[in-house]
Amino acid sequence: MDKTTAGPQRLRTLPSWLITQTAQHAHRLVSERLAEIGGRGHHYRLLAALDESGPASQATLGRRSAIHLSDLVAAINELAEHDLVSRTPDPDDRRRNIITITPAGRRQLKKLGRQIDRIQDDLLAPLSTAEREQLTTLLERVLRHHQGA
Amino acid sequence: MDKTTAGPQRLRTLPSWLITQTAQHAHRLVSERLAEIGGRGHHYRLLAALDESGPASQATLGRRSAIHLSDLVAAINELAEHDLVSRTPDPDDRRRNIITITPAGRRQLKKLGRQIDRIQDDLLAPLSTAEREQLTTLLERVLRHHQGA
DNA sequence: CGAATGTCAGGTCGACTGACATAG
DNA sequence: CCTATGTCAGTCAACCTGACATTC
Repeated sequence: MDKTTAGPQRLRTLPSWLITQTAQHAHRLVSERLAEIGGRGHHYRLLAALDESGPASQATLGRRSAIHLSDLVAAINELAEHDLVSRTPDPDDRRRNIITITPAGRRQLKKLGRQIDRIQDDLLAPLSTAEREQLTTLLERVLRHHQGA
Repeated sequence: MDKTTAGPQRLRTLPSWLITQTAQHAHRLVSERLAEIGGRGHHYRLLAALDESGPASQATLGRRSAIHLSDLVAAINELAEHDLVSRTPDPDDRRRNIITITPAGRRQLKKLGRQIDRIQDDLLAPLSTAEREQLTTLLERVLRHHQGA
């Protein structure tokens, strides 16, 4: 890992740089720590979406979890292999699969969720609670602006 | 592009999610808009580092711009092809290449810089100047914490 | 018919790993 | 001998495109 004084001055205060660099650390933390307990990046998103809004077709799920349909197929295959979700044909619309979270899936979701919470803490370690909320709020607004709204 | 109400509730306020999602928009903006004027993601970082701290070996440059050595090779090849940088052997250490920014490189850097500034504006559109500074400061602190130092 | 759904093959970008030859 | 440097081949995760068959 390259330490030193990473990043030229010019970049050191450049929002797009700060955001992408921080995201990289966030991403690394998430994948490493989820991998430790047998999870992958997409799994949490998928399981959380399922747990929250109930069974759904893959198309709907993709929209809800912001995962591409193409990648969804693979992710759901993985989850299904471990019986964390089930994939059953929709009797009312034979194009569709209905994806449902299983009890084991719910257990894994909780496990992942706890790990995710710990990660947030490491990620934002240098910030106070108030500052974390500030950061969150600012990012929420930026995100909302860019995702269609 | 998937709009709707992207992101399950559970993720909507999750810092790691917010950061990576926002980074994605930032990344998309940067690559799209730099591509318009014949630039690539790494080029700006490289040219900025060179302009700021002067000629350097590839190893040093990699540290300064936070780009992997393996990727550096390709990026410098691209820049050298367009005569934006020159690659000359170091007489004092024959393992090394000294990379120098050319006048054309400086011109391109300015052009990219202007585009980058515009991008920041689009990226942070919903935030006031004070809020942008807040966000920047918070991210700087998080970043510094994670990149060694 | 047009539109939606699931699937697959593939491409891109950025970060990264491992191997290697050459030079210090 | 050990380390640094530059190069190359190739992996990986996320995101994305395009094609296709099936069903609505």
